[in-house]
Amino acid sequence: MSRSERLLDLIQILRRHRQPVSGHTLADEMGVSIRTLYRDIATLQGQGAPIEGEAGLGYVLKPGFMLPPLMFSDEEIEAIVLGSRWVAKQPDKRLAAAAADALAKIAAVLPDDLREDLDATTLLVGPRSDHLEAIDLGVVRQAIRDERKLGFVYRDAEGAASERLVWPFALAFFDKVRVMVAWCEMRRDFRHFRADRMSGLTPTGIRYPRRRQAMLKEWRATLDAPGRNGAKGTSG
Amino acid sequence: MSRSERLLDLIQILRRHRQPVSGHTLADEMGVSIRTLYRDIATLQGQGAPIEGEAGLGYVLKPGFMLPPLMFSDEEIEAIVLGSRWVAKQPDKRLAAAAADALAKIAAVLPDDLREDLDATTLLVGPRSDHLEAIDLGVVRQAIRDERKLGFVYRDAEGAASERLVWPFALAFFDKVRVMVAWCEMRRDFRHFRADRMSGLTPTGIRYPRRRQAMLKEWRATLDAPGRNGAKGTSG
DNA sequence: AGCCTGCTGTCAGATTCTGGCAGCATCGAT
DNA sequence: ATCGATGCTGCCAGAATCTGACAGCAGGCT
Repeated sequence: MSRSERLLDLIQILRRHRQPVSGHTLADEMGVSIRTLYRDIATLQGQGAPIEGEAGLGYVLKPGFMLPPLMFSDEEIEAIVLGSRWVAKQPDKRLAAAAADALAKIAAVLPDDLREDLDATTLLVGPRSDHLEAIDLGVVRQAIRDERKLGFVYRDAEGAASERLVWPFALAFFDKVRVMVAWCEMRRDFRHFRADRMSGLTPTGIRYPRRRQAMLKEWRATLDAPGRNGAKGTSG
Repeated sequence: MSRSERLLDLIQILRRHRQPVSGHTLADEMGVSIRTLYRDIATLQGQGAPIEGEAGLGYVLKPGFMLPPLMFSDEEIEAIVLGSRWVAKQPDKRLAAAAADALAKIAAVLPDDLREDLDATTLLVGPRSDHLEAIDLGVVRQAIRDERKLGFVYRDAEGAASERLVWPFALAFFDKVRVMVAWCEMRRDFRHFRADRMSGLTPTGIRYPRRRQAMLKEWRATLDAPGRNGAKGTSG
């Protein structure tokens, strides 16, 4: 196994362990000496991997994705840049900033002439005409990532308000509105909530008892099934 | 200089030369022997770089972008995936396919658990309500990339049709319509053309005499300047 | 204090990389 | 057909790099 492959493996092993892992354990798993492991960690850190080591504890990899060297065609890079520019114009500030950061990160590692091409990529995203929401969608995305329950107040199409506690698992971006998809504890069913009708967002920190992937899959099945209202009908 | 750095350099040098370059030249530029160069080329090809060598000619790198190892945060990868999903739903078929390819390419190099996360990334893009255009936007994007003149028939808001020959340099994606930005030879000015009002697209193969970056910059300046109509007003 | 752990320096041996050489194949020009 | 330029591969010895072992220091926990 070449050194570069081993470095990717190391990232992968670190990701598997959520708790801190000792260097000795890692060295064993990879079949190298502890000294080499320290060198590998240093190399990865030098490449920007967010690995943190603390004496007495071990190593942790902060959540994130490591991409190996990758080749994209002109059209593929145009698609990524255009898509990121669209995201960068979303009203969700944190996500927009992340899109801008990702683009900057890509631009930073490119040679000058390619960076110019990227800057001058002539696919533009027009201004948006949005129903602005009062809540911070970043909180919703975090709850989805962590699979934790979320409380809020919902005002339905008729203007009636109600308090909800839900298990959020998806966020859909439409042309003008954003919609959270979740299991509603009150209704005991999947429900869709327009972000501009939500308020008083309160993350609970309580994990909900299902995997979001499973709920997403089940929810998609209900969309395809006939005789039952899908995303459009059962809002709130 | 480490070997991996040298490989990136090699890509960069290959990009600079548009014509085929002999291995001997490349080896000189990088300060290594011809034998090592052959090995480096083989390594890059093994990593997926589209380098082609032909006996009697030399090496050419097909256009594209090589990204070195890169680290993204959760939110950054979410932004890229969401953006690419949005692009993948655009009516521009080729661009949509490129977005899907880029996502697949990223997914292919990730370990299984990360790939699942990617598949299950719970940011969805809603269906689109578009004015569908009759033309192939891929032709427009190609003309922009190549900086070549483009001919077509334009039907303005009043329904009057006219033949145009323009220097296209940007393509803007609005919620419902796509707009090509170009210098119009007939009007001798920047003009904006809604894609759904264009027909009879004919790429000319003739290079226009300016850089698209320069035109983009100049056009943007006209948007900011007062007392002059910008993007919204001078359509067609 | 004692233990576990991270981290660095040093150095010899193992591993990999590199350059030179030889040889063959392919393409275009003469 | 011949020739030159070029791509491409195998081989091998020397150079460069990587690796493992050891020693030593520092920080956190019991």
